[in-house]
Amino acid sequence: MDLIRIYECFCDRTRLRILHLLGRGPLCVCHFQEVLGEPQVKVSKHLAYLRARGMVQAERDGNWMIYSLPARREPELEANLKCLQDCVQTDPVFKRDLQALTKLRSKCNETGGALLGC
Amino acid sequence: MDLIRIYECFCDRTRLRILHLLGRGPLCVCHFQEVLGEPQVKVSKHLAYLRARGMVQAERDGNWMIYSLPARREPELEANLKCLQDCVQTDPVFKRDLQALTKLRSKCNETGGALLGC
DNA sequence: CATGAATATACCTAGTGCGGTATATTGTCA
DNA sequence: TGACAATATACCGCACTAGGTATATTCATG
Repeated sequence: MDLIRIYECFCDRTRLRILHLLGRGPLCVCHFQEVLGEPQVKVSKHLAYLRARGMVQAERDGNWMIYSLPARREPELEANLKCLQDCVQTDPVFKRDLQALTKLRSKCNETGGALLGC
Repeated sequence: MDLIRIYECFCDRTRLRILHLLGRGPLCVCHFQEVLGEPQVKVSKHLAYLRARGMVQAERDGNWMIYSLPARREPELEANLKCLQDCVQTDPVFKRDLQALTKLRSKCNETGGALLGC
């Protein structure tokens, strides 16, 4: 059943943080690296894991791979993503991730680049 | 983090079915066996797994062990249990489980026993 | 106390996940 | 075309999980 796959994707902290961030919009691998403070290979493998299970989409943009939540999401995925966002709201790690993301965005805006592969 | 543990518990079909049934009230091992159609050892091990992670409570009643959702649940657990109930509503397996549970209840009522260790 | 019912646990095996190191791939640009 | 940046993949080792078989535990009852 599909639900199982969703929960398998959800039972790793790094993947939860990735999905949480993707709730704010698409991101490329190097941005995950920076926000999460995790090595490239780890981020990349978790993204591949999520992608293989249909939890995220990827699109190439030059050197960058832009990851995003799938445009059309099954109701189960949508419900669980929403539940996730609710559950992590007060968690310090997830809050810091959002702050780091905001900082990254403003930095990219300064240099004129979009957040996608800046 | 706690959420991870919840999702680890959720990423097995048998455990999902157990948690789903427990949403309707406490049950003993043999009832799970009957409703799920799974061998005792499998049911028992999954219940032990859930119990070790605080997802269910157990209470002895003579020869029977009565399992139930914890009386006081963390908000994360509560939210995810609710999400689970919503997600499985249309799933044939989970629907059949509920039917089997209902049938079991009525059978127990006939023989005068409660559902707990009847 | 012996037996049987309900349940739990010990072991074993096969599969899988995760993290790390090293290396490959893919695209950009001079 | 060659070098470099961003990303992906191949392996490896370790830990954990799931299911099965066999056995242990715990309780009730004669």
